[in-house]
Amino acid sequence: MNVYLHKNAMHTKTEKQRQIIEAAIELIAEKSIQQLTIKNLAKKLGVTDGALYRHFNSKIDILLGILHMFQAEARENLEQVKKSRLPALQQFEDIFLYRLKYFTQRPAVAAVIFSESIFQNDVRLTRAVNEFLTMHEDTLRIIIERGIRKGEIRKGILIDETIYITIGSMRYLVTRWRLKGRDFDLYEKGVQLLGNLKELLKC
Amino acid sequence: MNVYLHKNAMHTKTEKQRQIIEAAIELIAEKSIQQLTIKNLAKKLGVTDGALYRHFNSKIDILLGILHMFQAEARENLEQVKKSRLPALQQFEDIFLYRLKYFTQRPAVAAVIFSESIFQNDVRLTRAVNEFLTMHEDTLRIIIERGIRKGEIRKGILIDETIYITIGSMRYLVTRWRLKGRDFDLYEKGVQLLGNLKELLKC
Amino acid sequence: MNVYLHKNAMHTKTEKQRQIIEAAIELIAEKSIQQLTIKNLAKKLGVTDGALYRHFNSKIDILLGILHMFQAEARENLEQVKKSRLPALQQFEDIFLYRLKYFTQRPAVAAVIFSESIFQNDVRLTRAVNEFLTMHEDTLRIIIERGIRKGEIRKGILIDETIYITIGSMRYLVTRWRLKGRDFDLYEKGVQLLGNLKELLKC
Amino acid sequence: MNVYLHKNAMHTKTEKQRQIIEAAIELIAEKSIQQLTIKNLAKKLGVTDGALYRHFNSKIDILLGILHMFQAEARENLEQVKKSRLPALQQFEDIFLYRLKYFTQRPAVAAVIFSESIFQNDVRLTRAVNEFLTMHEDTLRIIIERGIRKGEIRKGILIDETIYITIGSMRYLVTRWRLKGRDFDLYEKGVQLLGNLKELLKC
DNA sequence: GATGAATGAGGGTTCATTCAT
DNA sequence: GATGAATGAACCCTCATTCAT
Repeated sequence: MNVYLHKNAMHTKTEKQRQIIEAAIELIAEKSIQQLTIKNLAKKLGVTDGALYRHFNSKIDILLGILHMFQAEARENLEQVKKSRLPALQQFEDIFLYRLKYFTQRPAVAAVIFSESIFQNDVRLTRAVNEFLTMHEDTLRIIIERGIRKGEIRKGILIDETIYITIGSMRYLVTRWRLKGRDFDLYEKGVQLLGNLKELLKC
Repeated sequence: MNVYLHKNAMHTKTEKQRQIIEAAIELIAEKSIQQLTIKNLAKKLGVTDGALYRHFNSKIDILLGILHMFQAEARENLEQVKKSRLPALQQFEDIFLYRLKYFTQRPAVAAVIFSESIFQNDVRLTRAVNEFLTMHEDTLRIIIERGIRKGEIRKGILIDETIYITIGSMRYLVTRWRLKGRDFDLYEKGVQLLGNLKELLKC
Repeated sequence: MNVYLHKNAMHTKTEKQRQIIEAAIELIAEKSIQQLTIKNLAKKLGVTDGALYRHFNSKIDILLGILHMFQAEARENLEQVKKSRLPALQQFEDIFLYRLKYFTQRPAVAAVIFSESIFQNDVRLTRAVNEFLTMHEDTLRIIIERGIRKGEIRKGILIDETIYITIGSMRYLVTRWRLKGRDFDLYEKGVQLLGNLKELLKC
Repeated sequence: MNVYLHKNAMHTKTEKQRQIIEAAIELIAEKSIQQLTIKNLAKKLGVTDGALYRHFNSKIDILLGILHMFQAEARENLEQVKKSRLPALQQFEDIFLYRLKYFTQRPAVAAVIFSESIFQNDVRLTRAVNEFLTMHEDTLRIIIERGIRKGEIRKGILIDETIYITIGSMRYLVTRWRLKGRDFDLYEKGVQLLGNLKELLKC
């Protein structure tokens, strides 16, 4: 396989690329996204700095790799839930609890998704985060619309605002969890929060 | 005024310190928080790097200066609203709309407040952000409790979760606004969002 | 008094100059000679950096001031001993024990005298240290010569070498004392060392 | 060879590390230890500052590298002399003259060994100098004890004090040589001094 | 006499990236 | 594919010194 092809291809990662991304995620989880340097990453992988550049054109591409991985994984979950045809509020719950469980198991994911301020310098990174969020918003929009039509969600609610409320409250929960050093059970608190949200949204 | 005093005093900033903080805020607004370097800041002020160290002990202290300024300003607003004795939902609106107006006028404030991922390396910065958030949560808690007692807010709502919902949705609105390059009117959207929130919360 | 005169005059120090030198000595004793910066010194004196330059033309002049003070003080002791007409070996003891007592009381003096490596960059400082040492050597030479003539010190000893032996061993004692964090009684050990030296030198 | 290993290994230096240490020693000899800056050192080696950090973690580690080199070299000499089974006073001479010859050839060594006042800020450096001195003291102690037992050195002499006298006088000789700009023949004077010392110590 | 502000040169260090081998 | 070495730009910070007020 041509070396210059696979470095640019979006969704076909080589085994080595996957390893690097995996190591990067671990590094972020153990230390912080600020500690994700080429040097540290190479050390963790047991290779030299230069070696990484055989597999990625730049550090930004590694970060994009992480984001794409998350995105692919989230997309799959969203699609599945959409197809499930369960009641709207149940779908809600499925999406958010899945996400929280994922964050609990892999805190690095949260660290990356919540690093907009660090990504601000690069268009591609900003765009990737944007796409990630938009993807969730779009799915929620479909679910909410359907829920309203089916009488599962109270009328008189503006859809876009409801999206902000749900995503926003979940994000803030995660933010607090991270700032407080993960000293409470994210999933458990999420269940409570979702209960409240559902209470507010239902007819 | 003694030179060694003003560097440590928390809330008594010299004129020069205020100028530096102001320039830092502008710099963040124009470029990004990543571009807030001592060199850039000094250049913006038309002085040399070293000059800044007459007024602040470190770059972190400058960032703390910014945060403390916001905090002082926010605290004042929160206190005023608390004392106002308006209906709970009105107080809600006052707090959030004030905040959004502020962000609109000074986008740098949002940039700083939302930079947790950058601050993560420093305890003092993390603590300052934490205090800022906690301060808002505490005020909201008081308002919500009072609102429930007075029958202005629907019963059966968990207070903590309501706090997460309100703060979270406002934060997400700002996050979206920032990621989309401030291409919509934050205040206007905020009014809509608040309308929805109030609808959900009222009896 | 003309401001430009007193700054250059060698041995007539103003009260303020004496205060500054005193503070510098204290600073060295408390911290280390590396911590003797204009800023630290000014802070200790409760004035601003610039103020010091009213009294000394440069930091080097302050260091020279310290050295001159020591020199004057040592000269007085040496003269007194020389005049005392006590037996040579007794004079020996007087000089060295006086010095050790002085070092014990004012560790900063030792810190300065033993800072040749730091002074190496400046001719005047090197010269001052040189003069300090030469002064001691000259006095010892006179005492030893007299001691040999009077039959108090064994013949067949080369005078210069004896000087090196005595000064050197005392200096090394002080060096060890300093490197070991002053964890033994310098004076007491000095008495022992001198006993041995006298034993070696006497007829 | 792994890049992360060799930076921490104590006594196995890479070729490049040796080159850097060598350049540092030359720099100190030509200028002074105060001129040993990362920038000057890199310039001398014809590389950029950062390049040095591939080979040493910090400037202090470079200094430690120098000290360890000296220490290894001195240890070898001391061991050899100890094993030689020559008369005690001869062993004395061997040690000190070897040292002086070394200093004559490499004045930088003296500059570093006599830089305690500069090292005072760092524990590791202080410790290294301490070890260097202690190593010499320990060897001398063994030699002197043996000399006394064999009747080569006069009885009634306190061993520790004799150590101070010998090391101290040699050090002072070197100090004088350095302060006087190396304007006399260190080795020649050392022979004289040792002659005197031996005269004083022998039975 | 002292202050407050600034300078300018330099300090050690980090980091993404490149490239010959 | 990987290594080892280097680059160059940037980073935060320190310090002796100057000077208008």
